[in-house]
Amino acid sequence: MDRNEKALYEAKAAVLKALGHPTRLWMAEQLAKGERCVCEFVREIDADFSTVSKHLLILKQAGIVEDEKRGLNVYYKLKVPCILNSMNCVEAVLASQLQSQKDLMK
Amino acid sequence: MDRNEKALYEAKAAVLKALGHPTRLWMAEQLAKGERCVCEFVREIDADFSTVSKHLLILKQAGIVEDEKRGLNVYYKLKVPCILNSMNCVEAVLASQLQSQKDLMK
DNA sequence: GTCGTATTTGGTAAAATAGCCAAATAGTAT
DNA sequence: ATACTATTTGGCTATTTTACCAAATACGAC
Repeated sequence: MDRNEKALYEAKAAVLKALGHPTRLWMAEQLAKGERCVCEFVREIDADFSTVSKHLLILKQAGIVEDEKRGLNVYYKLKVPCILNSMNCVEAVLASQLQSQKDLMK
Repeated sequence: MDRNEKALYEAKAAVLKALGHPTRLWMAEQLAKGERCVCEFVREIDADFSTVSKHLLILKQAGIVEDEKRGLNVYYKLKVPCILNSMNCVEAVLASQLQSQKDLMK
């Protein structure tokens, strides 16, 4: 792993890491349905306004979402929607975990 | 977000989180080419044997890899290979980041 | 059995993360 | 201007993560 390769994997891992939190992942998937402002998320999530805002900042810094201020509200939307394609396989991992558990029961 | 949905997102985020570390992501991608034992990874990564072993444990607990002991060695391989399909989009995010930086330069 | 190699486990310290609160900022309305 | 709402920022603490070292374990060779 040379210097360039290391930097590449750090960058790629940072994207996955940003999605590696339940609240952030949920918000990203919600944004697949369309943009939302911070206050809408706050209403649906049992967390402080500042916590939600910081999670969105992390997604933004990872390049996954972008924001736009309109009036009093800041609207977030997916910048690279294909991110959620990956979820099919993540669910396949979960299914595989379930299968392994079943096998243990036998 | 009800109780079940919350559990689902925690499970999905855990998978992404496991891949959200440069060393682990690199190892997972290497395994796409075929199985490897821990000592092979140790030779290629500048990290302690125990560090590498623990990273592999995290991938295993996430359901991404599985291990098999043969003689003195423990061989790891991808359990759900599609995981790496997701990487195309992660790279698209990186490309989008680059584009945004270029736009700033203008 | 002992020896040597591969791997995991336990402990520990430093760094990163998460979430809350309070304060600051930005924008709208009156 | 003041008042009100939406959002971000700074500060703080508790928790988690990371990576190293040393010790324990597992296995094959002799």
